[in-house]
Amino acid sequence: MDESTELLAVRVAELYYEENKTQDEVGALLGITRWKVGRLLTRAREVGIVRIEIIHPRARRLDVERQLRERFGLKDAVVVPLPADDEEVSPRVAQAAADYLAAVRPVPRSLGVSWGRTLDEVARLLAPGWTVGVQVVQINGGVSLNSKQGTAAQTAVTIAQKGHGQATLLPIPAILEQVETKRAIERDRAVASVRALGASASAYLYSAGVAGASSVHVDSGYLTEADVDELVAKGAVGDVVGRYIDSAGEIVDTALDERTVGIGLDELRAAEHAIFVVAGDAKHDVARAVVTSGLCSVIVTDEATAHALLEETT
Amino acid sequence: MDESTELLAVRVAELYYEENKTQDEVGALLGITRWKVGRLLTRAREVGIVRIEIIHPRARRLDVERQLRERFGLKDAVVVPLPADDEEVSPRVAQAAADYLAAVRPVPRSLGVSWGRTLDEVARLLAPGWTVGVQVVQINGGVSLNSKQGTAAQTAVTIAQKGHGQATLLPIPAILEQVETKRAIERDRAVASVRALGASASAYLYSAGVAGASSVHVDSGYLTEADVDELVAKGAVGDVVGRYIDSAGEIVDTALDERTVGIGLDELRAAEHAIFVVAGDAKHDVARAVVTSGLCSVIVTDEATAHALLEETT
DNA sequence: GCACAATCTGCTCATCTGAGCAAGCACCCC
DNA sequence: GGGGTGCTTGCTCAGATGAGCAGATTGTGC
Repeated sequence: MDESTELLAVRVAELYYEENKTQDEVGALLGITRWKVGRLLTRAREVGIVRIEIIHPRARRLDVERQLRERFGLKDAVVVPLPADDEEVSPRVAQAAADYLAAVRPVPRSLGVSWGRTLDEVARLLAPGWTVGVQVVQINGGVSLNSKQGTAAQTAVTIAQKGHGQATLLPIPAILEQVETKRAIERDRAVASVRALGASASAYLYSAGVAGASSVHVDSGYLTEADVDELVAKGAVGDVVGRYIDSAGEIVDTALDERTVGIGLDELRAAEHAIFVVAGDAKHDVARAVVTSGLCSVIVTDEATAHALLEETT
Repeated sequence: MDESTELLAVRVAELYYEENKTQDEVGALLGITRWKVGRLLTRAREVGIVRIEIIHPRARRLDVERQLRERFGLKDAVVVPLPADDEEVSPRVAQAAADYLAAVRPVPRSLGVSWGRTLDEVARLLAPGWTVGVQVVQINGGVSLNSKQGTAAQTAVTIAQKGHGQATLLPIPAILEQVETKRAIERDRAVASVRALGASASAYLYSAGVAGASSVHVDSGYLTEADVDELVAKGAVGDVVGRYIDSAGEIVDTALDERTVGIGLDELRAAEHAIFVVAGDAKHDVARAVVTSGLCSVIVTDEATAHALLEETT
């Protein structure tokens, strides 16, 4: 578009968008036909002279969502625009996840949830009465070795309460020290029934952790920093429902995995609704692993993460 | 607009503006009628959920312009949006003034110009061939006591050259030391004819200076800092074509004014096209004086100045 | 509980707008 | 100069849209 056309386009855009004149009037005013006015407006929008923005905390990036769906064969994707303030990213994503959950159709009768800071936020932001009579099941062992004890349970309970339903907890350690102990525990009737309930949930909601010193597993004492370093050395990018995966979405350390209580990755992969919530730049790698390996059917994330996933040169 | 309506509006806006669906389609998708969709869009625009911006260096603020015209009874007003960079303000305003000048109809046969940094910029940015055969006349005495000598002439000459016309200069001091000298000079045939030419110009283009130590008059030696301080004490807010005025647009110091060479303020007030160019926060006060006292019929300025003028609680 | 006002809703209709098309035009290569 | 080739222009026409209206709904004060 050359200089003078551009100037004309600006003039046209002003009269049309700011003065609310019709294309006809603008044309008459500037001595051009209304078709030319229409075309100039189209170009002005394309070129970026005219920018139309939707400014709202709950706004989404539908174009990016479509790309994600197509690229990774997802059932759905929710992408929230990046707020000006970094601090705002995770609340926005959590809010979006809460909104999404409340809008899932058919309404999930039972919901399998993992736990963590992200999910906790989702639970907090969920609208009271988001559904009626939901059965919430914890799908992986909860933290119980340290002070934050109870957060895992809290998340599930909050989601259940707000959905006028009830929560079924899995109040056992996330990772056990001996494979035998784990097997023994899983044979326990109570535990087994919770596992069964979890396995048959009509939807799953979970997040992912980054493999690093700040991992909840280190924080809560299940793993040492050295353990995590080793996992990273073996290619771990993060954990999903307590299980560490590499960039291909494969279990990194089968021995460790054998000691981990909770739903298996294959069960997630087979699920109808596996809603994955991730926010923040640190989680780009895990997010990519999850998405490319088909661990989720729905992703809820922020724009930066979405772009990181799409920029892949695959 | 309550929470849920707002959310709906966002959803509607996204589908309509980002996904380019028709209002009908959006309605079908969200289970509402197309009229409701239309109304939600209107509201979303009003409330600011949807913002339509025109991003271009030559863009203008037509709504503000209208307010200025109505409020001060101006024939016309040009307001440019504030660029992100403060440095950019005066070039933008100058560009707008140049554009405006080139577009004035009927085309001015003779143009009276003052001088200064602003006008110099306008001259530089004026498009070559902006008109044909214009007669440019300097309307107030030029700087001639210091190194910047010649800028005043330069401005007029540039404007004339680019308009394929010729410039008539007023190569005498802006302010003389004795009233008698001033009177004598004005009686000079050559000078008188220039003054007459200036008085009969079909349009005027000028700016204003701020009364302060940084004034061109101090800079060029016509006045001392003490002189200016005294003027300020008497209520001066700035100068227009070399004449210091107070906030009411009245001459502050008649004795000084008597020694000032050039067009009189009343001649400006009576002019058909008196185009006043001002940019920058420092000039809000002078701008207000000029505009409220009817010294100009057209103002070209930046958004901040325009708002300052309008915010007046009059 | 009732009447009134204010708002909201779905509608008709006139107007506005974009898709698609054929003619017009500039540019380019021979 | 001739004959493409690709872009621009003005047009038709169908579909999209907003103004204005009457009935429905909600809220409010008595």
